Amino acid sequence: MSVRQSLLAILDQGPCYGYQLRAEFDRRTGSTWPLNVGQIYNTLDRLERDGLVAKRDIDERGHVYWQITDAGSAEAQAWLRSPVARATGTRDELALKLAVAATLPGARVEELIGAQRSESREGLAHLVAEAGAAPRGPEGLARALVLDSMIAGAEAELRWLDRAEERLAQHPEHAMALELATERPRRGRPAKA
Amino acid sequence: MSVRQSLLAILDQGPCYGYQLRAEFDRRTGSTWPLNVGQIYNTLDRLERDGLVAKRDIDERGHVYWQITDAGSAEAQAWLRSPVARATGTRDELALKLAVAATLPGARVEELIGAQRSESREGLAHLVAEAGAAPRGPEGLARALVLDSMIAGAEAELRWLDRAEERLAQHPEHAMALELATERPRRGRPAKA
DNA sequence: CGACACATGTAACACGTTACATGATTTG
DNA sequence: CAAATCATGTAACGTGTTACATGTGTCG
Repeated sequence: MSVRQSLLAILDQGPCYGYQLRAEFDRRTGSTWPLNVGQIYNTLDRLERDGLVAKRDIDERGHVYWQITDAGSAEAQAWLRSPVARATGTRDELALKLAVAATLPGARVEELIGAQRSESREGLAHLVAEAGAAPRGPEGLARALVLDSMIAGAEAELRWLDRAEERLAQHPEHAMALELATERPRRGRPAKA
Repeated sequence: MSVRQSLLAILDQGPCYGYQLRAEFDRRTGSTWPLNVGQIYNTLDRLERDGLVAKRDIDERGHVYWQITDAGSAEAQAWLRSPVARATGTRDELALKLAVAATLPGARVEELIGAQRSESREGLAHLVAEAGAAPRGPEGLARALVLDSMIAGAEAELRWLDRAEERLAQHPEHAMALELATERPRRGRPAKA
């Protein structure tokens, strides 16, 4: 939902045309997550379908401008005011993978943790280096904010990996075999045969 | 891709039927992210389409067992061995929102940060409480791992919010107006008119 | 009996992502 | 002229998610 909402928030500042919207999105996110142009038009169509934006007449220059509707403006502001709830709901791929790996008899979790640690450390170093060479001005600020977020995330990841290693060490038997179909007379759909 | 890969990894332990797969997934992730049963069958069909699993004959009990193929096994093991690359590519909704909010003239970033801080603090407290009352055994370990991950994430989020607040304070003019269409003769598609 | 857990599946949709087609205009 | 940029759009696909239909077996 992030792309959709971001575009809506930008359109709440005033009418834009598609190509312009991409530039705005990039500027305001420090060009961190480049957006395929096609997705803009795609998303605009969906926003129009939902009555959140409306297509305006074509510019004398040929630009197709889009304007936010009242409903769209309300949604944009609601989005900007509301915090994101991330703890619940959103599946974390790394935690998921590690938990699955830890409970699988065959998987070598220690190695996975090691590999992940290397990866995360490398990523962190890269991010720190990039954050050092940040430009000034509002666009630099946007980029700095995003980089800070990623740095904080990477650091947390590394700390968590240490913690996970400790836990696994204290917990010798973490593997779970597949639960076999119970021997007791089963319940549920029986064989058609 | 997480659900798909997880199911594949579980199937790499031996044949399972759909309903069983959900139970396995839940056990191994500490029941943190409940999975709609329908999605299992859905995903199994897609895995079959991709040649990673194969449908076997129906059990004498009526269970529809699925078996992993060689290609599937290879993919499962590759997934379990490889670290996740998260820094790049994955868009972070909170960072995105905050960056957009910070660069929008109308948005009140300070309030958003405050609201987010409350939300994150509350979530963190909830997570810590839950982590305290963790059961024993392998399933408890899985849950603990996932909770630790969420806790680390929430802590990082709070730290980052503080950092963001500092940055914004040092950076008085963070708002960016919409970039108007340049006055210079435009390039690109002209008006049809 | 009725409620609930077991069990399988289908259909539709959401968002995100990419590849492609098309065309004008500027610039080297 | 050729290449790059600006600009709009279409078509297809991927995963995740939910709602619904269907049916059996157990348990109180």
